Amino acid sequence: MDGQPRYLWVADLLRRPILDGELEPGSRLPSRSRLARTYGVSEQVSRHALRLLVSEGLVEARPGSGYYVRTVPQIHRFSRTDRSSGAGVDPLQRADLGTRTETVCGIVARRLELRDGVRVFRTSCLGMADDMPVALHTAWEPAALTQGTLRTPADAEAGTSVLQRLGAAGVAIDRVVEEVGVRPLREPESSLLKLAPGLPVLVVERTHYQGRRPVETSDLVGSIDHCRLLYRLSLARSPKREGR
Amino acid sequence: MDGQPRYLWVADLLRRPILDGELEPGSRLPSRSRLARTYGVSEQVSRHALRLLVSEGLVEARPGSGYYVRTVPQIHRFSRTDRSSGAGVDPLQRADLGTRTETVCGIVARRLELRDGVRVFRTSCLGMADDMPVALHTAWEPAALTQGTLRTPADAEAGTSVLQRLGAAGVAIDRVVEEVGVRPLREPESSLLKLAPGLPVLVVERTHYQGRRPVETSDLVGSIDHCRLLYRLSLARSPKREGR
DNA sequence: AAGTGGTCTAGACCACTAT
DNA sequence: TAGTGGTCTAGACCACTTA
Repeated sequence: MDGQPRYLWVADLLRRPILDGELEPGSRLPSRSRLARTYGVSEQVSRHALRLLVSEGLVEARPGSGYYVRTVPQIHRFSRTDRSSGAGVDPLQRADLGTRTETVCGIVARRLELRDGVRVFRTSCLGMADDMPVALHTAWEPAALTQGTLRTPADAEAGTSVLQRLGAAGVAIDRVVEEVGVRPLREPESSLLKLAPGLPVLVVERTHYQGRRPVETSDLVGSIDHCRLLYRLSLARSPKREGR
Repeated sequence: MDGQPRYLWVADLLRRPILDGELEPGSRLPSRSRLARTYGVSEQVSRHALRLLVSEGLVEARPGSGYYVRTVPQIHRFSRTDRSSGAGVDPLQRADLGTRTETVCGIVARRLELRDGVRVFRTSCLGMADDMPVALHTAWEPAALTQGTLRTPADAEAGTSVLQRLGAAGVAIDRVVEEVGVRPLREPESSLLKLAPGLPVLVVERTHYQGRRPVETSDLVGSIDHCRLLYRLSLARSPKREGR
């Protein structure tokens, strides 16, 4: 119990039975004052230990009630390799946030290989599960592609995939590139997802290409507790050739 | 400055100039006692604010010296769709951790569709950049596949891919499934990666199949600050059929 | 009404860095 | 040697949940 900070020692003592399943999900942990008395530390130390467990996702704090072992959250798997149906939040219920026309800014402009200031459609939707937001999908495409047709994101029937929609407008998408990473949640997203800004979230930056030309790009932002990405890759023919 | 906790208020005041680039990466922030005096809060409040920024990855604490705006970390992109070369940490320098024989446990057994207790080879390696560990790759395969041949993970020349190696042993891999997620770093991994246990890390669980039979499965664990995953998907033929 | 988590104050010591 | 971050103590008030 020495050399190591006391709050880590207390956290370890609590973490063990949680990971081993001795403390069932949903059960209450000792309160921070109780812990302090039990282990002979100050209340700040027990508080520090409990907040550490919260930040690790093992424990949930319910103000006024106590600390509880977290129930294993419902995991949603997003299959990234079937392009059969709807928008980017596929297995979930979709809550459309509409389409706006805007002039494209730095990063998105680069992904679409457009000059700054070109007009694009921005379309967003939330993926919902049990009436709770789980993932946010935001897509950008050059307005010039479909403007004036009935194939704009705003005109298309709900549930139409980009491939179908742009295909009908004469744009044959044949290549998709996805980049997956984790970053802190930013502000417009955090209020939509009802998560704290700064919380790490899983991000998929996807770009659709017709040959070398990018024709649509999107961000999928999802809670790391609830979201998994699934890729089914076929190696049917020869081993893939070198890319980069 | 009201309604909101003061530490969030202080954190916001610091976050703004960092994100806007007014505070250059590497520059020092005011110390916690200086901040406390400046904004008329207690030292615990300024400390809370600074630790929040640290947890968001914007700021780095150097004990005895101060808080510094973090230098943008080197990002490493792992291309998950070329299977051309070596082990699972491809663009990086590989540090082999060897191959062990072990009896398979719960989760890995399920992924390989084996009964508990079947013998498997476990092979690990670290991906290094600038002599710092960035990602950890651990692979499991049934020992029965290659035992007695010169195609075991231990016998193969370094830099041989699973596809090549098992292919030479008569196991033709034709399908790969990857599941991407984020979870807290656990103990054996954290000391190898020299990261704190509990820190969120990007995880790719990959399974190689010959037809319906899983023949190899692996975990790629990487720091969320340094790792991105790249998927290049070709839609050359008809839209992919429905899976799952 | 009692207990709880979230926040806050005003101090303190240690190991470390910078000078 | 002074300053810094990490840790720690011993209190406190508030809004909330629980009974």
